[in-house]
Amino acid sequence: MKYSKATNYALHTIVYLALLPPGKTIGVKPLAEAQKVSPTYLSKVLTKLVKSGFIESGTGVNGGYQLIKDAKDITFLDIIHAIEGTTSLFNCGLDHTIHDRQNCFIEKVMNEAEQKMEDYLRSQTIEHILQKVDKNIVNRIRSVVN
Amino acid sequence: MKYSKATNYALHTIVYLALLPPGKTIGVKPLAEAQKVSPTYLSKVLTKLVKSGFIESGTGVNGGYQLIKDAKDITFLDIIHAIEGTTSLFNCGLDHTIHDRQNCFIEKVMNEAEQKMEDYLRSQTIEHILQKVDKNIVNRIRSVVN
DNA sequence: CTAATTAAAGACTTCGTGAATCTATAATAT
DNA sequence: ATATTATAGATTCACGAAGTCTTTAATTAG
Ligand code: SF4
Ligand code: SF4
Repeated sequence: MKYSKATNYALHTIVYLALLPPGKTIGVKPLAEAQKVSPTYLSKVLTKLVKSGFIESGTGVNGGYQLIKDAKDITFLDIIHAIEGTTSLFNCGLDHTIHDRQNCFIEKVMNEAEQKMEDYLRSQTIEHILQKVDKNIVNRIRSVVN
Repeated sequence: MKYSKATNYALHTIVYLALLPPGKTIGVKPLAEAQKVSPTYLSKVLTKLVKSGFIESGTGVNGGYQLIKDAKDITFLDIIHAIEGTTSLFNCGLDHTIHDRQNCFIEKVMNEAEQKMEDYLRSQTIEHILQKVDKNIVNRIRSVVN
């Protein structure tokens, strides 16, 4: 029971992109280097973010990635869902001819718990985060990005 | 990103045991049958619950399992932790010589979110659940158990 | 037009872990 | 002594995460 590494890469990359000067793009190579992951693999992750509409990609010279959604409109939950999918953490794979699933008590608790987590992840946007981040970390990231 | 089936088995078994007449034990076979899982595998799961102090096991004739903690003192989180462990869902496996982990913004959000889920799971006890459960489901379970 | 650049896509490999089985071994009651 | 029951160990199987390699497609610079 763990978040995948892909989610980690996605979150970090979004932060990197959010710190780019508006309009500027960045290729997968520096992003991969900064996170110590192979470019081809990171590219697969980023493609999911493209398909989900958070970032845009361009081919050829001066191609690369850039944010196309405002940082204040991107929540942690958005990114996680884009990578991990949206199926719930708990599901009794059991045969439901046995009894009525409607008033299932276990499932209800487990799903409600997951909702609590999702509510919080939905409340935290990337912008919200950028405001908190230490200035010297920002500079360090910017130095990677430029 | 899913809870393991073992967690499912553990939760259901605890409910079964909670509906047993006090002092009475039940073997792994009927429990496994009710959940359509192999006895040997379920036994491995239950051993974890024994080691965690929720249930007790006895060998030989009239052996089997029984609850030794009051249902009101067993939370969902307890059971989940006993099976899944207690490591957090998110951890950047990254090299932390790069920057200060103390003011890490991503980790902070992810862990806080997990806390929200755990808070709820900690608030829900087995007893709390037994009160809500439909009477005919109780009877059905009792028929399995007896 | 051509060559260089860059992302996307597909096939494939590797690795770890969940899930499960089988086979002992130990403990206990009758 | 024998039947019963849980525990432990070794082992197998399947699946998905993680990553590599190669090809294709799109775009820009010259
Ligand atoms: S009680 Fe809930 S989780 Fe269990 S089998 Fe029924 S529907 Fe599924
Ligand atoms: S920003 Fe946080 S999650 Fe990312 S590498 Fe630093 S400590 Fe780890």
